[in-house]
Amino acid sequence: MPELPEVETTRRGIGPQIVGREVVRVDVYQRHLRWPISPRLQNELRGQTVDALERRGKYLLLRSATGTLILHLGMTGNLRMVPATWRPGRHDHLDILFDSDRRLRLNDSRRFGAALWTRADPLRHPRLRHLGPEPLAGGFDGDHLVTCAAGRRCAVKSFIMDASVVVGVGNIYANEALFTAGISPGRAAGSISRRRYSLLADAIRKVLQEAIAAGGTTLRDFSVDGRPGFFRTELKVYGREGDPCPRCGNPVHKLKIGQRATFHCGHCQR
DNA sequence: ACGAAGCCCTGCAAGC
DNA sequence: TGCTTGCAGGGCTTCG
Repeated sequence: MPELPEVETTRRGIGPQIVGREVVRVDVYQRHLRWPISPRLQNELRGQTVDALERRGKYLLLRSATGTLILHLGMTGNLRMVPATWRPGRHDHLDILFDSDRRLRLNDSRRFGAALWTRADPLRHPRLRHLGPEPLAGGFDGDHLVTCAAGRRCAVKSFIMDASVVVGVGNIYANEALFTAGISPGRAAGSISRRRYSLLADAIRKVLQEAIAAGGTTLRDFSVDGRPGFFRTELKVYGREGDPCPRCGNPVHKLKIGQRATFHCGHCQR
């Protein structure tokens, strides 16, 4: 459940069900996620009211008066609201039981996700402190990308997936945005013009917004597993090796950049 | 500072 | 059918 649109969809689905609610108990079934879950979480969050559920990049911030629970879903994590009586199943690691008689349940088979408890300002937490701008807020545009890219020779695809440049652009949407902007994914980040970076910034926003809209309709109720497929039919190049490019008809090529699967049209993307 | 590679972990599909 | 291999939407850490 990884990329920004899925995280935002989760936030919108879960937020209204927990904000203003009191935490009755925190159950930890598996402490060993990417980092161990702090033993303080259970005592310090119990009895607290949830003040807000916010998102920063792909992190969710569950705020209370005593501290903030920073959640990351990694590659396979998902959050669901379940009835209080439901027993934990395979790969359920953390439950937060609310006075609404519902549980917020974290499931993550690969355990690449995280649940970090902090009493301090979560935006200054070591994991969040260096994050770049939100792509869907002000402060993200072609000028920002040009400035960050100056002198950098890494592939532009790796560059836009760097969370210190801009948050929330994962592998799928990096591929899609570069296709939309007509930029070849392997091109050196520092060699791209301001005009083309402006197109790329627009493409990133467009792709993410469309995905949020699609996720918002498909995943509105969280009763089932919440896994995609859902936006897949709308993907132009990701996962479409050999298929005709939707713009020119030439086959979509697959390669690896930075160890990640990369899809592009050699004719439309330069 | 930057960039590439390794690694964390499980599940699944493809290939033999 | 059963085994092995590679791959998966993230991102931290290490190394050169």
